[in-house]
Amino acid sequence: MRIGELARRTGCEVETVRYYEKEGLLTIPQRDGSGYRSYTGQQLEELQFIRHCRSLGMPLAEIKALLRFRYHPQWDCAGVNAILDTQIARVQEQMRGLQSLLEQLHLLRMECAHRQQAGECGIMKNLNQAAKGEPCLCHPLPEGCA
Amino acid sequence: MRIGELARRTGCEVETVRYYEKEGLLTIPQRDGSGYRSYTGQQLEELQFIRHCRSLGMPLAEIKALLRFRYHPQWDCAGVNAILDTQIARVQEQMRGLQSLLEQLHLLRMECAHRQQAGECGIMKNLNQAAKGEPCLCHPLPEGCA
DNA sequence: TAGACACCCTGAAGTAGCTATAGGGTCAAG
DNA sequence: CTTGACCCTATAGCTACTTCAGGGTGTCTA
Repeated sequence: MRIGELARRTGCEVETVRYYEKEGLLTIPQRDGSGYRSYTGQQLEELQFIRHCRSLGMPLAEIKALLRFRYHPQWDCAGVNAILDTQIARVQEQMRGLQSLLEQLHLLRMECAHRQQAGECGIMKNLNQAAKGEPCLCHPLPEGCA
Repeated sequence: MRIGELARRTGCEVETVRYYEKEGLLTIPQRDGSGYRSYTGQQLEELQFIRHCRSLGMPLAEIKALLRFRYHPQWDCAGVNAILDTQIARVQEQMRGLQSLLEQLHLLRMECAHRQQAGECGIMKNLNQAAKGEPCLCHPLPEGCA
């Protein structure tokens, strides 16, 4: 099959397929008489593997590593587990960051209840206070307010 | 003060300060006899305002908009609220995404309890199954498994 | 007075993972 | 013979920085 059909069947863009090839994730396809890429069912699976891992938020470098385990089923799977653990830790850390961000944003948002001049707006007042290094909602202690 | 001191006092890199200037966030500083940038207390506050907003996860474009409200305190603050609401919605959406990612990753991780060959590893089996379009942990229904 | 060192300058390239654009070739249908 | 869908390569753009190359400035010490 050609690149367009491959893209349709995996739900990813043609450019993305070529990008994965350039990055060494997809095995290089054969070319037909017109120089068009020609893909096999193997390569379709390979691309679906990649897309699936991407949907789990994994970076391309780690997907590349997982692909190597796919090609070498006799390898010890400890490396696979390590990649998963890393990914879980990464996602957990991102969530912690977003959680505290969200709390700060909510607090800040509540400082302004109705339309008024920006100079009187509790949100702007808080942001301007923080800019002066004074205590603010997000960083109540002066020394914590970078 | 020169750029190094400004950077130290705000806890950001010299290159980042120059970058903000190039992007039009920081007002252009005076230059001294040697062509070095010379900053005022006003500009220190401006930079701290920017860094504070960045610590709330806001993109530079929205910080730019907030800075305009800072310079125009008589403007209606509805725009400020809108920026906050957008940011809150963005963070909430990211968290939802990460939450479902985390659940999928945990399920997948539990498929492999002990060291073995990659070919027998429950994680790799699941990923390979997904690659074939078969039901997997993350996308139990075949048609949902892109 | 010479050298060392910290600091400053500009401009360009690199990071992740694509997406988009320019400028062209191939092929089947009407 | 033209239209349209598809394919090709190479390059630039996106965010928010960081890094690097190559060079100038300013002060302190030997």
